[in-house]
Amino acid sequence: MSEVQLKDALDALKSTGVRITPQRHAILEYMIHSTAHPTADDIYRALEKTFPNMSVATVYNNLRVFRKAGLVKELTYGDSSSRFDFVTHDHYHMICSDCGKIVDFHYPGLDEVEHLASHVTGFQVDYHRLELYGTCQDCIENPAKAQ
Amino acid sequence: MSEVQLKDALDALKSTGVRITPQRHAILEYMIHSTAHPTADDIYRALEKTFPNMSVATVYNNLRVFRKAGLVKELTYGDSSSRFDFVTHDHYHMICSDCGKIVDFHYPGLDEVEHLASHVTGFQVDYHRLELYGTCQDCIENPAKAQ
DNA sequence: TACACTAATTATAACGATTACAATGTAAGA
DNA sequence: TCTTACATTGTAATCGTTATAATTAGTGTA
Repeated sequence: MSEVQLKDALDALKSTGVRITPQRHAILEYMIHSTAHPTADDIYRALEKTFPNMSVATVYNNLRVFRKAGLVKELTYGDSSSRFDFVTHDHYHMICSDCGKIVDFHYPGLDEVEHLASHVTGFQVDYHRLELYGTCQDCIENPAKAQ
Repeated sequence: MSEVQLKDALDALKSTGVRITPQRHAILEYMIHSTAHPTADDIYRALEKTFPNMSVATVYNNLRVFRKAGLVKELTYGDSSSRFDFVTHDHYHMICSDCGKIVDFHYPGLDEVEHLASHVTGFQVDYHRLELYGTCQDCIENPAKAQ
């Protein structure tokens, strides 16, 4: 099933005139198979075995290409590096304020919020981002190393 | 009315043992009166007339103090600097993808989402953050300088 | 009010994520 | 195969943010 996702993503890129390079293929594949929310550096380190000469700039460049194509979302937090998330179906993020763990969860229908906001602000709304912050069970049971 | 907010904020700080310095007073005052969502540098530049010797580190330090005290929220985006928002009552942000403008809007009751997420993930939920992205009317009418 | 204690501020250097740049390599259509 | 524009690479630069050490200044107490 992730094969289909990969093929769809590659087709989507091709149709907008983006060349398919081995690096792009590998980055996309990694993003799709990754259940975590990798940073650019995570991706770089995971792929440097297969692409010993790959530059970290390539990772950043292509993540930007994918983001512009709507294939990938960038999640930014205060201190550290951005995390990137392959866009599948709509889901939101539950984030642990202590250890930084991110868990996906699904919730239907925040379309209503988009409609209201569009009406009130006059914006044309494209998408939204919802994140919940709290403490995960591990950190509740073991409140040792808060950041 | 913003006088009351300022007094409340100062009292809240004092009660947690945080000293009230002129710089802190000024930063809080600026945050409360600002309708925009200033960056640390915005605040620094706005106050350097009154505090010619103030360091940018002071701004960052105090924004962190205020954030830990729950007086201020930090909004992070991809490229640029964080923006800071004095916490009043709950509101969300409508953000223009072209020009970066941020407009507040109100929407009630996303408590239900928090409950569901807590149940599904086992997290103890503290708060959430919702942001809508789109294009503002200015940029729709005048699609000149997209970033 | 003056003192002492401790926290806050300042100035600057360091850090780290991200991007710019120029040179080289390569995908893909003719 | 050839060509050309786009992609990659390696490195330097940028810029927001933080660490550090020395100095300054709140605030409770006498």
